[in-house]
Amino acid sequence: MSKEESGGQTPPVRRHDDVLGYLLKHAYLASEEQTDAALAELQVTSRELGALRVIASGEASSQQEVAAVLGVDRTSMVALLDRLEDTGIVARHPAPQDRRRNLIELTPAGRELFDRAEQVAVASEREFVAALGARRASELRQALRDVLSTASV
Amino acid sequence: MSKEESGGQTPPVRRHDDVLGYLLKHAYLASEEQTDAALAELQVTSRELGALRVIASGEASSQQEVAAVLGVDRTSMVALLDRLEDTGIVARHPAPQDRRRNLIELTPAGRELFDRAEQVAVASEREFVAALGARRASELRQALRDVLSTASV
DNA sequence: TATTGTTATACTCTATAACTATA
DNA sequence: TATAGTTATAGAGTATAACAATA
Repeated sequence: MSKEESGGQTPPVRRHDDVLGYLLKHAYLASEEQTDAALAELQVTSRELGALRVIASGEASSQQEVAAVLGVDRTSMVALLDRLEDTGIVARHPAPQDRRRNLIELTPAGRELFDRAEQVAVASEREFVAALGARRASELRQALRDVLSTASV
Repeated sequence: MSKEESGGQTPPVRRHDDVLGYLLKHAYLASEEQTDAALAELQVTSRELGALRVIASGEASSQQEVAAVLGVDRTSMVALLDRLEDTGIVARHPAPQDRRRNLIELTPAGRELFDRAEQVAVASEREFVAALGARRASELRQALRDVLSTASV
């Protein structure tokens, strides 16, 4: 006996904005759009800032490590770093112990740009979650971290 | 006087996974990947299911309304609905009062597919947020809704 | 004139495969 | 043989512009 035949108790169809995937996708898109708009005056994208952050924090030193930390393919890193190198924001140096690897460093100008861009990004994020207040914003971040640490196993 | 000259108190660089944009992007990607894997046996994608849901819920009736509710361009809707129509999941009919508009309906087979796919998607979501427990999962959803309702103004 | 759906086209992000230089 | 970076290429997903049918 189908659900429809068992007394007309078909559950109502979920609305699109009750779906977690929808909420995550559009929160991501809105967040990136807002941050990119704020970063535009510095002529850097949130994608580029993500790579700069991984380099500045010491989480990665070679191209491939940057790509791995950010979860993208190493081939996607080439064009991104090409532009950052052409504009004098990063420098590539062959690693002394293994000349296949490119060590990526922020130039002094790149470090200045990063510091300013990161301030802009932090302010943009804070504005993005302003409706939540500090505690719920922190809980949101932690929930996403928890979900990711189990999903990415 | 720059921050570096004021006593060496440069704030530590944020780690990449403390950045809300990173967390949202990768939570979105992981969620979609998991749902798409679960839906593969039904030969429907989470993107298609999103359109079917908007049609099934009555939130939209024409192609352009479906696109607007989902926040994509109307031109992106054409190929997606082409496939769903070719496989007998939806039907397009010109609206009697305005023959420019295409009313989109689920076929009986489409409605069956939608009901099964939605069950699969709900189960996939539940698994995705299993680490949070019911209350934090609900709070996550609400936080994303709150953030989106202020961001999309 | 304006709007719906459509097509053609292009751009971004991503990934796969093959190449090079090094190990 | 294997690995880091690179190049060429292709596939999604998205958007803009122009067109046909209809209002």
